[in-house]
Amino acid sequence: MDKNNEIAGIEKSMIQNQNKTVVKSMELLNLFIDHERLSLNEMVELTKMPKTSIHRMLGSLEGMGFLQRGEDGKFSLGLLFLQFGQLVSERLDIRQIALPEMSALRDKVEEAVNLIVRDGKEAIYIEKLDTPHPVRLYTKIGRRSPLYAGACSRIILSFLEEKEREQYLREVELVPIGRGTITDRNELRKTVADAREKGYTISYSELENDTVAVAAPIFDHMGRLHAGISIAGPQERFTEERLPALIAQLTAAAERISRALGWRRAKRS
Amino acid sequence: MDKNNEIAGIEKSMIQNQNKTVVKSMELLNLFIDHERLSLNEMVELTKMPKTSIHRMLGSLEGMGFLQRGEDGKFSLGLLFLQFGQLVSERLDIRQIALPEMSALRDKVEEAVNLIVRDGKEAIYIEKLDTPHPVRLYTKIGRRSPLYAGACSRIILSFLEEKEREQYLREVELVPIGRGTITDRNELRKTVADAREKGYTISYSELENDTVAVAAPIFDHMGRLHAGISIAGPQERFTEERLPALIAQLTAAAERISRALGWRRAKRS
DNA sequence: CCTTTCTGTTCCGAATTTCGGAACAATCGT
DNA sequence: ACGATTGTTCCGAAATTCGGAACAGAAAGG
Repeated sequence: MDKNNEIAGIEKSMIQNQNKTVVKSMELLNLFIDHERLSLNEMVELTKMPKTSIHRMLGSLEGMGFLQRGEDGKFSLGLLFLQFGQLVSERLDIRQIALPEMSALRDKVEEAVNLIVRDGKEAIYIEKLDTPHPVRLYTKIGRRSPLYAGACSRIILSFLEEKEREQYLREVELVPIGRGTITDRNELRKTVADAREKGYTISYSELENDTVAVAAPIFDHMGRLHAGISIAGPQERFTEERLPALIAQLTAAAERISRALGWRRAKRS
Repeated sequence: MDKNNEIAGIEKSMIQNQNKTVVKSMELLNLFIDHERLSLNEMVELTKMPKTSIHRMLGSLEGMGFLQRGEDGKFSLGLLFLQFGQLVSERLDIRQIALPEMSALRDKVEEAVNLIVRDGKEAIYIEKLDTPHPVRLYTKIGRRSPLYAGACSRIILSFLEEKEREQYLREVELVPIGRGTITDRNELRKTVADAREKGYTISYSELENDTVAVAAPIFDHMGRLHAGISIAGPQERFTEERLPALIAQLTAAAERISRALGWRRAKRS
């Protein structure tokens, strides 16, 4: 159902210090992003690690509550994640501040509205309001996408500090995800520059086919990028004539949220 | 704001095999239940572990995404928990099934409705619908309470398999949490027996003062206890005259959910 | 009913890791 | 400029993990 699986993987390189066991344990946990339930031997096959090691680690992970084992012996993610997930969610104050604006925006444009923050080289959805028509679906909060793909991600990339942005643009590997994913480094550069200038960006089928998204940046009181907000929906509803209005309302909402965070003036690069 | 902190702690005893490092790391993570942000030295003080060890573990935890460090050097829970929390939440099919019934019930009685499952010796809230009046508050999903306290918890305890139930009743240590928490083993036994007989249980100020809750069990297709559902609210609104109606509607909803899970008949103990 | 196969668990010596005190570096506050 | 506090690195001793192999238990198959 989802095309972006391995995306959540953690960069193995660049890290020195680390407790090897803990990292390997993480590898096990990550398996559960794509697999709901796994047996010991399934994990052995997937990871190629020795059975004994996995067996030992599973013991730990279960003891800590990260995993739990069903009566058939298979493992699944533990309820502990509910608790911590909730904690993290509560502590993201940006969400509380942005929610009213997002809600108003959703009602005005009748399209899905997303709130995104950066997490390393990825963007992560921290709130999502769906269009009211379909059943209110607890969609992919927590979903990740690389910074180069999708309007929401790109707006974050575009307003990163120059140094970081340049390094990313130089080093990133552009893997296609949707039909419209930008895979040419120069094109990406141009789009990013355009986004910085205009204060918004548009994506066509970059993450999901036939889906269009418009995104704008949110700044904090230091004038730094804090989050991104986007409107997304099916291509048919995002016509040429409608776009200008959508963009106006989106950027207005983004500015109001920024101001609520203590932001003052547009910062000239 | 909350009185039950350390409750989420994991039983250190009874576990042999375990990777010591991983478990210690868990101790660090658990600090973040009560503390939003912590510096290295604060953790040293709280845990009494040697600074070097903590430093090393923090490196690992950060690398894995469990923790992230702000620009001031302090650590906080990583956004990774959002992703896994969401995954767990999505995969709890009981929630999807129960939600419509819970929503209907909430609208009928206009009180908060909770859905609870068991996790070891604790109960954990997996869904919560608040009464519509106050702002819809993203309350304590993921919150835990011991099985002996509160209607929701007790209903789960009451319908556990006899052997397990007896062992729990024998061994549990009854620590008071709210003004009405049952701390007498015999009284608890009586209340539990009563709950089994009647199919519901009521609590007065057991977890939170001046709060009343009524709870009923939900069974799966094997006739085993699968979850608990409760109505909770301030004492003033739970009058003697109103209770019978509340109980009737609650148990009816619980039965409908049980049937949706494939449950057939009442099981005579 | 016995055999085969597949899964999960235990054992144990060799080897890698962690452990943690102490020294060092980097900030901060005064 | 100085002391105090916090974060980081070093290193030998000690404890843990590692993983092959053997074992146990259940399910599948004849």
